[in-house]
Amino acid sequence: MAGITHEADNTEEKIRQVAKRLFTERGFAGTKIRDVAEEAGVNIALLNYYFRSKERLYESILTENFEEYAKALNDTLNTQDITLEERICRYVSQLIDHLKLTPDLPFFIISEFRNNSDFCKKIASNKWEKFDESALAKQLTEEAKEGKIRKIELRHVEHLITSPVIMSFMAIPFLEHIDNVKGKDFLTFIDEQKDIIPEMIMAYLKTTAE
Amino acid sequence: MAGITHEADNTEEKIRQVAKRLFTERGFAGTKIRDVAEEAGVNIALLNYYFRSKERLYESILTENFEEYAKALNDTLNTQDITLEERICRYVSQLIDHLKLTPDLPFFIISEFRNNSDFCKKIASNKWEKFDESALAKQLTEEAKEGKIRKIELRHVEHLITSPVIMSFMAIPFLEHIDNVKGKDFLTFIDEQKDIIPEMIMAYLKTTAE
DNA sequence: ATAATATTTAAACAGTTGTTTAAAAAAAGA
DNA sequence: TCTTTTTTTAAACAACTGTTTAAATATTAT
Repeated sequence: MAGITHEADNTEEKIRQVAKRLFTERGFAGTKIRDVAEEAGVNIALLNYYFRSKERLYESILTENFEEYAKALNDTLNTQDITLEERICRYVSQLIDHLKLTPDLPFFIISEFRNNSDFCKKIASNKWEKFDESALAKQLTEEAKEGKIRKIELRHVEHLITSPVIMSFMAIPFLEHIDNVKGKDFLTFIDEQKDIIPEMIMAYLKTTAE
Repeated sequence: MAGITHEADNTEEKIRQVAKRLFTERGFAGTKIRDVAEEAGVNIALLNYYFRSKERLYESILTENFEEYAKALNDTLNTQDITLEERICRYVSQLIDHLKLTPDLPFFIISEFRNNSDFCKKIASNKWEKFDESALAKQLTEEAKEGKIRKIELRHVEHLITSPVIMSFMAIPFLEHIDNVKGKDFLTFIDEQKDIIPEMIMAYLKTTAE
């Protein structure tokens, strides 16, 4: 894995890169500043020199990760003027491709909200675009009003679309062992969801409720 | 939350109960044996007296949690002779009701598979009934062969059924803040999934693939 | 009752971890 | 060059954490 990220020219950036990787993988309690220092090839004192404390360093990484994650979820909601099915397709597809680049992010965010919820709430407050106000949500409401699709609470649609994707990434080590889905298999598995999830949602939305 | 679990008469059991709660909530690195001792109202030395080490105590909790979680997932797969839709309904419903009693379990299991995968693999090996061999899986295969439902890989069905449920429980602190789903709202939200998920799966399965 | 065993306690130990200090080395400015 | 500032280092500090010890207390068996 080492070598993928660009070599940072300055010490501060090198520390931040290593810290980000380790904090994201191992969480706050599981990450030791001596490990960060060693992997970055610098003296431990430099971590405090540049970032004042472990907690400050962590908070800056946490903020960065939150922004990335919010971006992954938000960026795809308001694309061009397209059909509902197409919009859902692109949402799923873009979310999957985004998370492929940062597969540890969903677990990190969920994990931190459990351990560190006050701080998370503070920095998360402005980051999340309301799903309710997205073009996708408006389209759902509109088409339900016209009788084209069934009525359903928006939070359920949001959850049904995102949770299989997010859960796939969070459960990678689990899938590898229990279902023997690993490496290239996982990529196949997750890419197949690009078709399945939108089809499933649309099949459900087109069904009239009893 | 205190007081829900029965007061243990003997010290060993009291330690185990507190340890289970804390380990499940905070993970291995986040749980301090002094916290366990204090909450159990015993001397720290007793933890080592009864369990030899923090790691041994942890492993016994981990095993217990794995068994509970496997039980939650397995128990509901092989019920009586019922229709496919009914079977999926009961599977979802029982899974949800089971996880309501142990809402921290999904996160714990996923978390431990990430941090501690070798040990998890060792103790998880015999615990999981293969979904492929369940009555639900056989019914899916059978009805697909008869052309009643579309053909789909079993692992996808398993994933689509379980992931929204499991994700709901893992994301509780997240949902509380971002979507303002909390307390009784969460119970409503999760119970609504008992109807939605089976309906959605069935709508999808009944659709013929393009 | 007495001895043997099991349980509990306070205290100390050794290793780890985040942090600080004071001096050295490097870089920048005059 | 010489001074000042910035960066880096080795070492020590203090708090924390898992573990052990040896003595005290309670329980059980004879």
